[in-house]
Amino acid sequence: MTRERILLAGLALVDEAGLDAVSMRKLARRLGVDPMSLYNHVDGKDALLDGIAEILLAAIPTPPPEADLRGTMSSLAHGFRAAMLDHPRAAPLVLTRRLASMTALAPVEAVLGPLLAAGFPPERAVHGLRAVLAFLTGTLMREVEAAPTFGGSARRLADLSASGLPAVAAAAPYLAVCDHEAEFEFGLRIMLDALGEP
Amino acid sequence: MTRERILLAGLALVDEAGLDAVSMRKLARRLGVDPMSLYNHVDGKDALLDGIAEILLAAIPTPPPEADLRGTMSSLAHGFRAAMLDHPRAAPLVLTRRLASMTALAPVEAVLGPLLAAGFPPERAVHGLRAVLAFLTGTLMREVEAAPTFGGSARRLADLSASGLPAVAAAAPYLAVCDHEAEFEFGLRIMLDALGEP
DNA sequence: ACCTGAACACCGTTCAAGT
DNA sequence: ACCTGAACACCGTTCAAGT
Repeated sequence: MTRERILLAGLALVDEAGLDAVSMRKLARRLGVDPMSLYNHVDGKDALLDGIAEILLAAIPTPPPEADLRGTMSSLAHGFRAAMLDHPRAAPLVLTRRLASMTALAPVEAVLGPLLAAGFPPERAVHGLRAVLAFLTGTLMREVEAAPTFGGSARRLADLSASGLPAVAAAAPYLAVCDHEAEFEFGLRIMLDALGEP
Repeated sequence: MTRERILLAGLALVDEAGLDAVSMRKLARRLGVDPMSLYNHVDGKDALLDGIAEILLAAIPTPPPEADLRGTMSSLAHGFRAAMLDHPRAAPLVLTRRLASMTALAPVEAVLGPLLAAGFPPERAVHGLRAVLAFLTGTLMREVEAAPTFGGSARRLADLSASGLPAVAAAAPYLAVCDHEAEFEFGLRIMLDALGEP
């Protein structure tokens, strides 16, 4: 019984059964242990979920140091996306909770470092980081089925056409499908373009 | 006992006690009724939460018809934000669930209508809608304390300076505070600029 | 048609007892 | 130091019974 083993079993449980299905009791059952034993290594359910979120965050690779600024930013964004898509059912833990630990600060350092090194004033660097992060959070939440598509892939083409709303009906074929990858690249380009030069 | 009365009481409960505190039993207690009575008007807890989300969505005002395209888009975005900030603790219900009802489609119509009228091809209109929506979702989640700030307002300036991460420490004064309104306007301008002309 | 309450199968967590 | 299990105060929802 170690914290590590508990967190990994927790992640596996989320992957298999979804976030709603996670309970201390079920996790203990999976580990063949009394539910209360978990509390010796993890500070309650919330801390367990934070710990699982940190596993996802820690999987973001550091970009190659020889890349230029735009390449670095883009590779961090893609690494973030890949880490979330590796565990789509756990991703909302990262996208939805405020993590307090150092692990959560590492990606910030990875973004801010190159921006400052390139000559961005700290205030603008933080501003840019926040705008990009808002977009990433939003698209990934949608991609991972945790955010509204507002008439997105879940809905039937026929329903949209028959909605009685003229613009919705006219755009129905495009509302009914969503190429997440294309949406991601499209939005990321906008954000990185907007970042500009120092 | 009507569905309407139940949903409004549910929203009031969320406003006062937060999402985690909502339970069918507590809501029934607040209404002076047996928990099971609620099931005669609402299809279970999930439907209750969907219904509350729809109350927020319905509060977005229709933009004045004489506005130009950019004005219309901007006013819808601001209306969306205002509706969420009116009920910050309930906002994650809108930002985080996929609503299936017609109410959820009305805002889509409100955005798509002007875009198509201005001559945008449907595919590009949907593309633009999705990018803007991703950004809105992300910023509002953060604003409403449901999304990561990654070293944002929750964290102490001193912690950031002492983190041992050089870029984080250098930008600490800006990471420690977040002007949500300014971030919102900054990002919205980027997205609306990127939308371009038909 | 609507309300009721007992019952079922769950929760997270505290606490006292064990090794 | 770690594990255990009984206990407490909750959940959402089913179902049979009432009016």
